[in-house]
Order: sequence, then structure tokens, then C-alpha cells
Amino acid sequence: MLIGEIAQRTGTTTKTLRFYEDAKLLPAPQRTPAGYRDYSPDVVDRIAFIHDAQKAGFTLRQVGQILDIRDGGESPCVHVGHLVHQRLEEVEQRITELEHTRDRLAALARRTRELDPADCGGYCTIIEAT
Amino acid sequence: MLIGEIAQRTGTTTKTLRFYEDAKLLPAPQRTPAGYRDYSPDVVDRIAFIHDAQKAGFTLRQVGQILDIRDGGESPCVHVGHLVHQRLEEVEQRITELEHTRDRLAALARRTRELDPADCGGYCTIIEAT
DNA sequence: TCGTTCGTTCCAGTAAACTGGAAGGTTCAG
DNA sequence: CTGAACCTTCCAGTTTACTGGAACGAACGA
Repeated sequence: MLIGEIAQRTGTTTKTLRFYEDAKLLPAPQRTPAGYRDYSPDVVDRIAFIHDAQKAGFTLRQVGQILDIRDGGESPCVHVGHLVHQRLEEVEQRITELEHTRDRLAALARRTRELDPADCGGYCTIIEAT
Repeated sequence: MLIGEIAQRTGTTTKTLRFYEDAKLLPAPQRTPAGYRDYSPDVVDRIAFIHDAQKAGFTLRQVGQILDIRDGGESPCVHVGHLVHQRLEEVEQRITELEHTRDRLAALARRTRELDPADCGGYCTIIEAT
């Protein structure tokens, strides 16, 4: 299968697939006599896995680590377990931060409705002193 | 005041302050005969405002826009009101996305505890089929 | 005078995940 | 034979907010 077909089947672009190869997420495939990449259908699953892992919030670097472990013949599950916990903590922390930001913004929005723009002194009374 | 003192008073670095100047967030200050930046104490407030706006989740670009309006003599509050609403929506959407990711991860973590690593088939049964 | 610490400029790099474009080769239909 | 639709490589840019480093000048205390 040529790169275009793989791209279509996996819902990506040829650019991205070459990028993944560059980033060692995909092995360098066979080449046709013309020099075109000639993929085994297996890579479709591999790319699907990459997408799954991305949806779970892993970076490509982490996905690469998991894939490396698997390619080495080991079961990556223990490592994945660590990553899941790490990532879960990061996500929870980030949610907390964002909720904080949201509360700040909601307060600003309230002030915006109450304030006469003409009263805006200093840099901006909406934002200041928050 | 020299750049180091400003940095210390505002809790930043000299690097960052030069970067802000480059990014048009701070006006180019006077120079001493030796070519050192010689700031008016006013910039301390300006930098504090930048920090406030960042805490509310605005990008430096947006802060720059607000500052530009103010520097032009207009009251930026109307514009700020728009930005606040925009940003509030973005933040809420992002929180929703992250909560989704968190739920996925929590499910993965549960699976991790239940699964025997030896059963890991395919790419990784923890992540797959999520 | 020496050393330290402050300041200056400019260039380059970081993370993340691509994306765009140039300049060219290949394959196939009409 | 021509044109399109595919493929190739390589280089550079996108976004955000800085950060690091080189190579240098200035101010000041001992």
C-alpha cells in the first residue's frame, strides 16, 4: 500500500505519516522500484494505536516509548501503567488550574457587565486588582 | 531604575523584560550614558498588569492589544469585555475536553490494576479499544 | 589593577505536532 | 504527448513565552 492509501485509511495525511517515520513512530517501510513507500497493512493498526494513545492524552514521545518497548518484545503494560498514572495527575492538576482561571474570568465577566467603561482608570479596572 | 531592579521588583528576569520590550509590551525606556536601560517606576505597574492579565489566561498578544488601546488613550474595557467572554468559552471548552481525557485515563488506570501484564496482546490492551 | 557583577546585543533553541512549499520524479488516462 | 494525481526529498515555518549562550562593555569595591 502506498502512503496515500494508508493516509486515507487512517484519517491522516501523507505529511504526517512521513513525520511519524521521522519521529521513529513508524518503521521505514519497503520501497517500490520507483522509490515509493510500500507499507504492510499492519501499519494501519499501529497508526490506530498511536491515535488511541493520543486520545488518552499521551504525547508522541510517550507513544514512541511504548512502541519501542513493544518492538523490543516486552509487554509495555507496566510502563503504560506508570504513564497513565503520571498523565492522570497532570490532567487533574491542569483541570484544577483551569477551573481557577475560569472562576477568575467569570468574575471579570460579571464586573464587565457592572462597570461603566468610562470609569476605567489605571490600566484596566476590569482586570486589575483581581 | 535599571533593568535588574525592575526584574526583582516584578519577580521576572532581565531576559524576560527585554523580550517584552521586543514584543512591544513595554515601551523602549531611556538609556543612561552607558547605554543601560533606565526605567521610569511606572513600568512596574505595567508589568504587574501584564502578570494579572496572564493569570486570567490571556496571551501576551492579547495583553499587547489591550495595552495598545490604552496607550492610544482609549478605554480598553469594551475590548477587554469581548476578550473575557472569548477566553471564558475557550477555558470552559478546554475543561470539558480535559475532563473527558481524565475519565478515559481513570478507566485505563482501573484496567491497569485488573490486567495481568502477561495478557498484553496486540499493541497494548490497556490502551487499545478505548 | 583585578575581579565580580551588572549591563549590552544578537543568534539560536526549547516543546509539540505537524504544515507548507519548492523542485523534482512516476504513473496512468485520454 | 500532455496533464493530473500521485510520489520523493529537504528546508523552513507555525504557536507561545521565554531561555541560554557568546562576546562584549561598564561600574564598583579592595
